[in-house]
Amino acid sequence: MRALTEYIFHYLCALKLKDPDKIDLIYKATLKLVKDNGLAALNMAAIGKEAKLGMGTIYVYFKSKEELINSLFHQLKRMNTERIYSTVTPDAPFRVNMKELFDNYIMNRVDYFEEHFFVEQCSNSHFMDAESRQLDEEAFHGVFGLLERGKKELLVKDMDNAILTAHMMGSANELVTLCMKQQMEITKTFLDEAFTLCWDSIKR
Amino acid sequence: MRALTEYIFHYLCALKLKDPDKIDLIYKATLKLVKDNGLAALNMAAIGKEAKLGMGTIYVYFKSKEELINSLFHQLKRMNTERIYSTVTPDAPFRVNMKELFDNYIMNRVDYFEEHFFVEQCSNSHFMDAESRQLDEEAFHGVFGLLERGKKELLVKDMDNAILTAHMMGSANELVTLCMKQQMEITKTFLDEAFTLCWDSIKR
Amino acid sequence: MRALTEYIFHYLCALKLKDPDKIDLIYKATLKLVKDNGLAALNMAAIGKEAKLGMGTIYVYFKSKEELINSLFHQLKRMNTERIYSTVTPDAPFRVNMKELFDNYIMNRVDYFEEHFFVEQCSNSHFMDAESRQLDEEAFHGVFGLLERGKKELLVKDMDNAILTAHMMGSANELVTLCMKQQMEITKTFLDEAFTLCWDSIKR
Amino acid sequence: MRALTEYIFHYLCALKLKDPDKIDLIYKATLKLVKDNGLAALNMAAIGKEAKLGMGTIYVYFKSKEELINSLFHQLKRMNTERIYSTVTPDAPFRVNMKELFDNYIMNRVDYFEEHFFVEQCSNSHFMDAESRQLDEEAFHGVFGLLERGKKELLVKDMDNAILTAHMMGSANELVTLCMKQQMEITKTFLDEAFTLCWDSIKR
DNA sequence: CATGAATGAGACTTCATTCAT
DNA sequence: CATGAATGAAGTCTCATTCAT
Repeated sequence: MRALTEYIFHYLCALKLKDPDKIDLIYKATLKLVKDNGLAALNMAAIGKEAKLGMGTIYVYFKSKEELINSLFHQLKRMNTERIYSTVTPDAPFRVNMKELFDNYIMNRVDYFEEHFFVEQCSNSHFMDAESRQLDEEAFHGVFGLLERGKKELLVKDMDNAILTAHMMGSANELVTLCMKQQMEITKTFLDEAFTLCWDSIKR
Repeated sequence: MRALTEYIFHYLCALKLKDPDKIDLIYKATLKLVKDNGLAALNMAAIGKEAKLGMGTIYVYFKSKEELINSLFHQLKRMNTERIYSTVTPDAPFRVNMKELFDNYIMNRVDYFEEHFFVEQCSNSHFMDAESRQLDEEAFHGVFGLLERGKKELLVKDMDNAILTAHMMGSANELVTLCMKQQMEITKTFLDEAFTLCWDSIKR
Repeated sequence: MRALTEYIFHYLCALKLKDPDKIDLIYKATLKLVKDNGLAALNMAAIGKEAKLGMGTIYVYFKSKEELINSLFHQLKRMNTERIYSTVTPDAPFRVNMKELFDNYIMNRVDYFEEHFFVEQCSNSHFMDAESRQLDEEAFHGVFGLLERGKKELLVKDMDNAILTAHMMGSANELVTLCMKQQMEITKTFLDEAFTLCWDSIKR
Repeated sequence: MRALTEYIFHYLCALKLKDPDKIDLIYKATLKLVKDNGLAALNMAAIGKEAKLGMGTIYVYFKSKEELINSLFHQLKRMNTERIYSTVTPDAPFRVNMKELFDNYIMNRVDYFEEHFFVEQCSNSHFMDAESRQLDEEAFHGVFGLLERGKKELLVKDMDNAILTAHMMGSANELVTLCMKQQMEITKTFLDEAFTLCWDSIKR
């Protein structure tokens, strides 16, 4: 029924709408290609081929290669932050929250490896526009509030939030890199050990 | 006439062999250009101009752009490892050695920012040849021995060295990135705080 | 379902045939765009947008971009000739006719600047088809008859009509260009002076 | 001997100079292609092929297609003005100078048809940069001085120089166009008749 | 050995035209 | 008939590499 209505609607309005799925196809193709060959080897013809679209079609949805890259970059940053904080239990004890966040952060980097690889390749690349360059690691800032609570509960060292956060995130990032290189699976033990290291460092 | 001119030429140029200084000029120019514009924007004409050499001269010393980049990459990796371990006091107590190493590592990333930036841009780029890709983080491995000693002295947690090292190096890297972004100067206090975090995490 | 929707569609659209107004909309849009950006920058998408029509609609009325341009070119040439000769007083004395024609010609180029600009941009362009290339300046030929009369009345030099006409029209064209460049208004004095020059040259 | 010296010089200085002849080759190729196919059909690959140069070579001498076109445009305007005034007899009587100038102007348009065709195709095209657009018809202005003298000698009507000049040049341009279309040869008679028309119009 | 002009493959982008709706 | 998303050929331009000098 839906289809019929749309059919009639299109005839009457002679409308042909941009297909939002195409954007996703283009994004997917871009991520795969960057994962396989790196950002510097990315080219529009390959994206078209990979997405099974004409090369020109990409330009219906994006003004330029640069815009496509920046647009995807923004989208990934946004979704990343959402995912990390989405499953944190409200009102749980501080250490429980911290552990949830830490596990989320790590699993997120593993499960969305392609996406993080793209983001890293883009950072500092000449493709980044002014806005993208300023896109602070929001995920970074989100943890500040939690740390403040930890300090109030006398659980966390009285150090600058930026330093505490950088320490933990740097640790988490490098640990994930290690796992990926060695094609290690992320076990509960690994997550617990990694968190122990972080907890022991920040705890008062 | 051809013979004559070649004769004159060879006479004048006699004994002037490949000039090792030129390689340095080329390396320096490359590092500066990548720092300023990113690896993807690097091109041979610009390197020649920056190094005040003809573009063709670069091909006397390097077979191709790829070889130049990989060659510089190797050299930086080698020198980096050397620098980090060079000033560590032999036979000092474990914690003293650890602190020295940690401080060296951080200061090294700050003082040789251009070099590290280049290395990061290269990693995962399509320029890296097979050998470069395998170039393990030697600096990474060097700390393993020290950690073993720490474990024997019952000072360090009984965890996998790779995990302990990744934790500390990831932390250090991210902390340096934080400083560079905020154009913060590296104070003694900062180094001490950063080390405290690491020490508390690995100590038994 | 296809059949159903087509049935509905045809019912609703019944009797709605090609709309001649649309052709005018397309012509208007084309003239404006060429005036603003030049013929070489003209594109079908822009015409559709300017005419507030879908790009595909243009292809209902014109087989191709080339046909559109040639069609408009022909139409403008035809209307131009009509306008110039439309208001010439029959049976007036020769010099009166000549003056009327001259004034008409000049005012026509000024009032229909957009149209003449388009014609000039098209002439010699690769868009012109064989027929358009041959479209002789009819306005040019129309004056031949009048000059013949002038010669019979012993008012006009005994020169080739083509030369006399080219002289006058070239003069008129360049004078209008001068006015447009300097955004000069066309005064009666200007028209009289311009005609004086032409008259003095052709008069016996 | 010259060649030998240059040979040695090149060896010693390792210099390879841009070849000024290449610019001429590129200009020539451009003029031919525009004459044959019009400005809008001009493309860089064709220029390279016509000039028997690699397409990239054009970009050694010109930053872009636009720069090439504007550069050639300027050069043609400059050379055109030079040619027109170069052969005018100093201190000849006014009418003699006028005739010389007129004949030069016409013959110049005929002999350098390709060049004038290019200039006309460029005028009002979207290729013209700000400077080119302002490039007033210098040839136009040059005649002003002569007309002033004519007025002082009471030979020329007391009209605005711009109007008098536009009248004559417009006439000359259109007459040449007429000849070219009809593949008429420019005879002395033709030049004399054409000048008679102009002289009669401007003379007091 | 040193140079940089010359080259053309390959990248990005535009746009006339088609076609499903 | 009306629409505009989709397409890919063709255009502009870049740049790693070569080679005559």
